Amino acid sequence: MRIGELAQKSGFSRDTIRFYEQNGLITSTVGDSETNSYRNYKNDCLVWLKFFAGAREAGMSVADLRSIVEATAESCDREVARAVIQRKIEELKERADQIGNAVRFLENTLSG
Amino acid sequence: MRIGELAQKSGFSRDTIRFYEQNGLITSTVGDSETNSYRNYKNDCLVWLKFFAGAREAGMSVADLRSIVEATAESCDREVARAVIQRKIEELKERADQIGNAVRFLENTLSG
DNA sequence: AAAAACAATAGACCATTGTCCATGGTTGAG
DNA sequence: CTCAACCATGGACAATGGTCTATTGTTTTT
Repeated sequence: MRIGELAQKSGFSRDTIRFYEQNGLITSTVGDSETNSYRNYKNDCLVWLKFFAGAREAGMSVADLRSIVEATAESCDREVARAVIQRKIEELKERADQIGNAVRFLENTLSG
Repeated sequence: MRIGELAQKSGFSRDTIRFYEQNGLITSTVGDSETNSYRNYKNDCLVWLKFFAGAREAGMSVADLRSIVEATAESCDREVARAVIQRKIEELKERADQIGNAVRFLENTLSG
């Protein structure tokens, strides 16, 4: 699909999609048209983008996402990949703990 | 206490403390010395800073923190304050949900 | 054919969240 | 007294995550 369709389906702007692509979060290929240089995005990209939307809200950085994308690439050693992903999961859980603390603190200001 | 002590006790750098102060997260008073203009921070500041440390890790912005600080001020209407804090709690819970989703996604890439 | 919508690329621009530096004055230890 | 450590203020600088604009070319619609 082309960038416009991907934008519409993912909810990200074209600019943001290009920004993510520049940062290695997704990849596209140049179509085989002789007349234009429009890029082609696979459904894969859409899947990733949907994950990115939630992941960004969860507080993950673009660099985090990149390392995840790279880890899940075929070329990446399975052991290394597992370690990277595990690390990210732990970071997320730590953040969840901090959220729990913050919520308790705020609830206290309400009742206290 | 002076900024150095506050920095040491809170774990934030002097610069960050000044930055937070400029952004209305904490306040200090000018001491009553005739010879210097050193600022004085109350224990209150330390309590806030300790909360900020976790809250920032939880993904709250400085603007978020500011609205919380303002809401808990004496001068703020209790009803308004409650609404602000409730809102922040909900945002945190949403973020926690997103974290849950991201964790599940990542765990899937490990097992799947 | 002409206009509207879409695309690629590159670079400028913006807010956020700090950090670092320069300057100049103060305090405390030795 | 002097030197190190501290403080205040202000401004520069940097990374992150986008967004906007300009330019140029393509496709689609009318």
